[in-house]
Amino acid sequence: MPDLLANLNPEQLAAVTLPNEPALILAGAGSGKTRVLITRIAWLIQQRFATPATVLAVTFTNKAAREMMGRLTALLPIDTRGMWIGTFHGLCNRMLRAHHRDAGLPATFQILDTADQLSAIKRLMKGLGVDDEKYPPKNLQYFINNAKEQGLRPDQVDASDTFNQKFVELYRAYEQQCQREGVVDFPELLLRCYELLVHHAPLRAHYQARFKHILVDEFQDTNKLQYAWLKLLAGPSNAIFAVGDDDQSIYAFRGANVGNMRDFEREFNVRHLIKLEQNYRSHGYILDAANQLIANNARRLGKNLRTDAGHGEPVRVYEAATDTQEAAWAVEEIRALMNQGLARGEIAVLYRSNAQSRAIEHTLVSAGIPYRVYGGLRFFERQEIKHALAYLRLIDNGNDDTAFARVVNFPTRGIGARTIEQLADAARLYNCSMAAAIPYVTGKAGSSLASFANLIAKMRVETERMSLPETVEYVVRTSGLAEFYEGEREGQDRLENLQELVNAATAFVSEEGYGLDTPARSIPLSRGASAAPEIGFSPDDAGDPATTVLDAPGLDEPAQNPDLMTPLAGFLSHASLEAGESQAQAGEDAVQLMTVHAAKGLEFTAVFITGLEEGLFPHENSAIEPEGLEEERRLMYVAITRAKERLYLSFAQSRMLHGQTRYNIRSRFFDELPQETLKWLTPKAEAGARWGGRSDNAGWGRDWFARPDRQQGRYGGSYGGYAATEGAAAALPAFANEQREADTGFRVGQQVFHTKFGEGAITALEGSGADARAQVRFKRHGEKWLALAVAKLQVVE
DNA sequence: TGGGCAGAAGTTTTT
DNA sequence: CTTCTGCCCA
Repeated sequence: MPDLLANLNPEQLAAVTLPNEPALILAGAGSGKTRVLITRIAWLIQQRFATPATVLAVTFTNKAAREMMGRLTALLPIDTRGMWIGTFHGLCNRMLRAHHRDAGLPATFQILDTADQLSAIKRLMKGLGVDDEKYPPKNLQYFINNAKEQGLRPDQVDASDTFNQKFVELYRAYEQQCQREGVVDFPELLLRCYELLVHHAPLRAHYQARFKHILVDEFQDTNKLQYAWLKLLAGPSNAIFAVGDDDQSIYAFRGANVGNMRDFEREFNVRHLIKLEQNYRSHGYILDAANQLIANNARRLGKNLRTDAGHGEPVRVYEAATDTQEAAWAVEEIRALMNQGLARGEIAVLYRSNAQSRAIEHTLVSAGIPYRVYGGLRFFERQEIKHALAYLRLIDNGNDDTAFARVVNFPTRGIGARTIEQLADAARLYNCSMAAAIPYVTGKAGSSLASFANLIAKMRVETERMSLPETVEYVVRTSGLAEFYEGEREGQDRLENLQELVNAATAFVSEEGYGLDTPARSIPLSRGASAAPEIGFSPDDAGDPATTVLDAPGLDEPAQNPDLMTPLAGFLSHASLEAGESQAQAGEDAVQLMTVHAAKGLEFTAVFITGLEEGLFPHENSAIEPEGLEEERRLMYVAITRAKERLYLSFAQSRMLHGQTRYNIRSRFFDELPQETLKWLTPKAEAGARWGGRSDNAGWGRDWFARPDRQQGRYGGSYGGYAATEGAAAALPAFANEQREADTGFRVGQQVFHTKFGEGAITALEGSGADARAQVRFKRHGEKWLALAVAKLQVVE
């Protein structure tokens, strides 16, 4: 029996061996968080406190789920088939597939990814004749997803103003459309699953009886709905073991609610709060920097990282004249590090926003250094892949209009916009899917539509007994996609990707344990039957609730076996829920370029944090959020704690952005770091002497400014008082007198609408032209300063 | 039906 | 400056 507990430090040991009661593990960066989570599961099972079937472990990314699964099976010989380890969305999908009838969904419901959802919304709005200038589809998408993440259906959303009323009305219509088409978007997966458990007491009781041990990774990233779902599963008696770090909460902008940690502590009456503060990653100075920086944040649960490693090297700071020069310097340093024997893959260049990668990429290319940029187009998001998947979806579910609209005329088969419009009208008239409305379209248009319908029908018949990979290959060929790309000049890559899709199907079938010959659209009998003793681990299993539920009366069939998913449905879910790796670039051993967000969870021997300038990092836009600056600081904290041995911080006096040269001052974060850990490679200029005092009001984003002699900027500076000295700064004339009283079209007291913050009233105006700003008191978001050139306020009649 | 062009917009991102 | 979107024309 392996000694799971060897080499754990006292805090880790305490966490791993806690009794089965609610627990919150505050795990600092590099403190062995994942290890604790995995060892905890293994220990529970080894000690017979749990069987694999009574454990539910949830993560945010597929990557994390895979890692957990992999490391767990390496620790203990567990049959993972019966385990519920996955992402929130993956687990909810699994549950909804199993109980689709109770959830009010067809067995073949399809999942819309973000892009699919947007096109569904556009189609809806077009059909209803809604002005998409006044109601931008993207805003409606945000509105819908936001509502769902708050657990709100259309009739529960506050619709006090006319704008919201329209959105609510569209939300309702969107839901009807999705329901008719048998499609489900990402937040819907969670909300449906949540409602399923709320409304079906036997199901709820079943899962509550089953999942005695609920473990949550990255708890600080959960949103309200996810937390509610967890609470429901936990019920009155199950324990949640939550692991997270409030200091690494960097996803508030997409709904993450750090407050869940406090709520959890309170609502579950958490008695076990364990802090993992021993850091195994970074040298001392780097941790000192991180600790002191994050101490500037107010609402923290409180935590300080420590290390047994020595101070290590100081944090190197570099001030460049321009972004180009910053890149040149960084690449020189990288070269030096490589010469010292450091692997390229151990070097990362981090930045706040993607646009910043360009300058560094350029320099790396000319230096001939292989690099890899994270982010970008991913496998299942490629055009040709989405097309192929659309055919597969249509075979599975003919009502899926999103899939239908995507490929009805791709490859082109003489079905133009006119015809599609006719069809859409008919579909609306008869309240049916586009496919079902085909017989109602007459004439030539009708016959070309009919032949498309025949094509799909033929595919459906001929793939009846095919395995999943065969089906995919067949569809790629029969749809005409392969032929189309063969004829394209640059279709070679796309053809290869389509072949890769067939390979992905093969891999999926084998990894998921389907028989290679299992027909893609039939329920895998072998799986259904053999999966019954889901645990197969110890003699105790006989009494396990997971086993008994299969025969439990009162539950809807064929739901009980959670794995009752056809290979095709499984594969389509997989394609939607896991977009795949972003395109691999350059060689294996390449310098790593990514945003700070993308770097979370990773570590490198040497890290460059670039573009540390006011307006960029912290980003100007975060000034409008009440807690924006604190999140930026947490982001900086995440960035710093990626470094193991060497950390570089750099900024540039001027930077090309959006075709304009911007002049920024160095980030305030420099002033929040312990100065004794910093080693300035360029002379340190005193911020005060150099730039004049800094205003500390709400609109701190204005601390940077565009060069007035160019004056094209939306942000043209009208602030005087900057003491010009050297270089770029010398180009700054005093500019304060130029302020004119140009009419902004707004007045104090006016009611306005902002797409993100909703309704509010103007309480003050200042500046003019491109620089004009308004202070608005929003009903729900408090007072904010908004740049009129940016904010696009609409006057409410 | 598709290409060409003008105009807009441009933090962060997973599912 | 670049990238994407939507529109118009041949």
